[in-house]
Amino acid sequence: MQDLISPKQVAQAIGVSESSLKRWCDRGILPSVKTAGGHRRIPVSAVLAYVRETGQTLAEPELLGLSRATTGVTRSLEVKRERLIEALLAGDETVASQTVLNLYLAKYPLSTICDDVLAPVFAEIGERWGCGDVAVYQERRACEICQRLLHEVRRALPEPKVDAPFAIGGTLDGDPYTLATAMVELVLRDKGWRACSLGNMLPFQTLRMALCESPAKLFWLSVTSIRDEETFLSEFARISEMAEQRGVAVVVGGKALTESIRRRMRYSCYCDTFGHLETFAKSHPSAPAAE
Amino acid sequence: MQDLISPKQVAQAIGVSESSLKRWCDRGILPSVKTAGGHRRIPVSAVLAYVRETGQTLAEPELLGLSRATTGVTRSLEVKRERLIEALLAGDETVASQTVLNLYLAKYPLSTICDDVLAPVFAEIGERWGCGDVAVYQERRACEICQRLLHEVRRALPEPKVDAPFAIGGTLDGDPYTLATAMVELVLRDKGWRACSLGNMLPFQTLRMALCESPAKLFWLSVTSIRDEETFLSEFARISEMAEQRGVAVVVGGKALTESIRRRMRYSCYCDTFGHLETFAKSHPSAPAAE
DNA sequence: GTCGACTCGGGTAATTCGGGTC
DNA sequence: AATGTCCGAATTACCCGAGTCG
Repeated sequence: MQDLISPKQVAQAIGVSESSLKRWCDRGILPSVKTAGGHRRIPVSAVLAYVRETGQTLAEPELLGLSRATTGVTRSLEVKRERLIEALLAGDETVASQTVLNLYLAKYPLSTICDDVLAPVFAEIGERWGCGDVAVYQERRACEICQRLLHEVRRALPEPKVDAPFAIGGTLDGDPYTLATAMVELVLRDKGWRACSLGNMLPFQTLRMALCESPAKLFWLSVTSIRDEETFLSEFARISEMAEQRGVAVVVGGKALTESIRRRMRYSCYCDTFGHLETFAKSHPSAPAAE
Repeated sequence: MQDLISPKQVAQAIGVSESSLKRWCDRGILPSVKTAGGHRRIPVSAVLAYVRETGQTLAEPELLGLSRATTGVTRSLEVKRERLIEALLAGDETVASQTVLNLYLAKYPLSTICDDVLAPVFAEIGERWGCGDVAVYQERRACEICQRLLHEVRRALPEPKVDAPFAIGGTLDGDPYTLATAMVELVLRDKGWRACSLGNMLPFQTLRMALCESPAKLFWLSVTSIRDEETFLSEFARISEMAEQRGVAVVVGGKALTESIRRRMRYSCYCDTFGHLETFAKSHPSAPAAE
């Protein structure tokens, strides 16, 4: 958020001359601020965004506080997944977050990172936990680390524009999974929305209030478990109707929403995957102009 | 302490060297006053004006309210608390994390920030929630923001040394409060421990496993609610004994631990406040050498 | 009054500036 | 059209002994 670095560091990290950097800054390709004496300072997030856009390879990622790019030339996500699982189970936050940040820099869309890396990784951890190969504390710690890791990625995203549309959402009461909604927030932010997660364990009633009091144009709900189907459906119908009146898009997702339940729900979009969410976030009428 | 801050704090906050600051002050680019002994003191408002000048996106008009003269530390913290409450309830992450980061840069010990700012702030939010003045979603969102904010502070701390002693801990099953244990982690890290939170909703059984499998020298447990007192006490006795055998210090805290319950528990330290925790973290035999 | 941390001033080395040229 | 290199001037970062702050 606040880490500004000098042109030389950036130049070395990307592996170009300082002159090029100066020109890029002056042409606005790289956002930069100036010190009182006229020296340029560049936000790390801007550098990361540039690297990602142009597919540059970082010559010396250490300078940005990142790890050296994947030592092996392993392009396969399978390897990444395995490395991530090991790191998460061992509680190694550094390796975990570098693995994911590198994927981000390698221009994988965030939706792919969520769908094809994080989700399968946690599915696998859950499975091993079921078999007794993984202790509860390992699973819980993995979630903690992942939460922080998502925050790191969030920091790497550019700040949403001031005129970006708002999006709010969260997870229902009785649903302790915080990761899904954090990922939704991330994907939406990546697409230019001012997404703000309201957290988990939210009763329907307060979601209605939030919807009333916020200027949001998009409302998401992640549902991984449903206590009482009928209550859920009637409550959801209320909030859905309210959103419709206010012109707010309703996006739902989560494995508890089986086809039979979905058939009885009204919403703007059901997202099986974060890929769907991303597509919807781009195509929605309120969506910010593509960058 | 008024809202005049020292050169070092400013330098850290805006990412330049102290020498540059001195020059800018001397050239009048940054207004500053001098103490009787010739030391420079810079008004916060001047710093904010500077960041706005140089085009950084962080300055918020909401912050302008701080030009009000205030005297005395308690008074000053009172202002911060109020600003933080407003920001958290409004969902304004930028202002919230600026407020707390400023306190950290102003050299308030983390224990003070936790005890005298964050804890009262959430107590107040909880109280207003009880009165119906604050919606559930506001409270939940405030927790989300605070979680991220704590992560921001954590990033600002130096990495623990490789030979730093480990510390693990967390919150029990049925206890959804994640903030307390995140703050414990932070305070311990600040004192040089390699603290790693295992998260919340942890059954005793997995805590025992974690204790076995980890080289930790300190184990913390935050208890804000107890479902069944007898079960809790017997389970705690087991883990406490196990820790003792392994030479692991046991630190407990949380409002559920009333005096009558504490009387039936064995532990190395009960911490009423994060201040106590900090003192213990420094004095413990395994504690890292003071930096 | 003692003490550790901070700051002062000023000097020096390293960066960065803008611009011109290859 | 874009990049890399070279230049003198300006800015910034680091260092140190003496003095100040809390």
